[in-house]
Amino acid sequence: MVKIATWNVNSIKARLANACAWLDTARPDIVLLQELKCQAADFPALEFKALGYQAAVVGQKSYNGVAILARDPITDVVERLPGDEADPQARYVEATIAGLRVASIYLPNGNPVDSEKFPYKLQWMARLRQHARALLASELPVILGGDYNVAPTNDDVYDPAAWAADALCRPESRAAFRRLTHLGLTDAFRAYDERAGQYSYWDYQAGRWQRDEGLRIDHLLLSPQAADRLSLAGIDRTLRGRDKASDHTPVWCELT
DNA sequence: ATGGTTGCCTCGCAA
Repeated sequence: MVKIATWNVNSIKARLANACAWLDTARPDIVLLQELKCQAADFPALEFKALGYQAAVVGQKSYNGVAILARDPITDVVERLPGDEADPQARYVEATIAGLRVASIYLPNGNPVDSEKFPYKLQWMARLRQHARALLASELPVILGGDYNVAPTNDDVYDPAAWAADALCRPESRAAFRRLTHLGLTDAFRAYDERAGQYSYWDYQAGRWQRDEGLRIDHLLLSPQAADRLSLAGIDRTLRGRDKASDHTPVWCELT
């Protein structure tokens, strides 16, 4: 049994105490982290090592940053998404752990949609799709997890009308997400829970958490060889209710 | 209500 979780921490340094407490109780084998907001040299690797985790880190000052934590050895690390060597943003890390090919993804937010940020998001999604094709061709069990910054359907949004024009919900973003999943990737959470209103992110502002007004934008996408082994999945809402919480909460799955 | 909050390490930007 392998438990894999993805969590946008919104600064790993600000979230270190919460993260360590969570690792101690949830005990995931593999953790995909996003929005570290620090350089790799400042990542608290020693604290995680003390809890039994190795780390592969792609950092960036102030913004972005992704990592993979794992109890088993991490090998064959890839530190950028193929398709644009000039892209300086730290949004992708991929590695092999216990025979699984795993990626931690921080997909661009894309707002405001009338800026260059929205076409960057869509281009990034096209690059991800092309790379996913290559990963699927390997026929390894592959897990592409992270903050996709896409709410796939209106069931994943507390107020679809209010969010219709947002980059997280725009038809172009949803179409690009479908083009990715239609390659043959399984949304691990949706394999176990078809209910509307199951969120992974709640804005800090306007009491969104207290009103349970959120979006489901953090996903674990599984290749067929990984999906064959899927035995459970869920969203751990408890982290969002803690003091000093991230605005995201962990999404997890278990493979046999 | 064009509001509100958090984190960066600056007096604005990103989410």
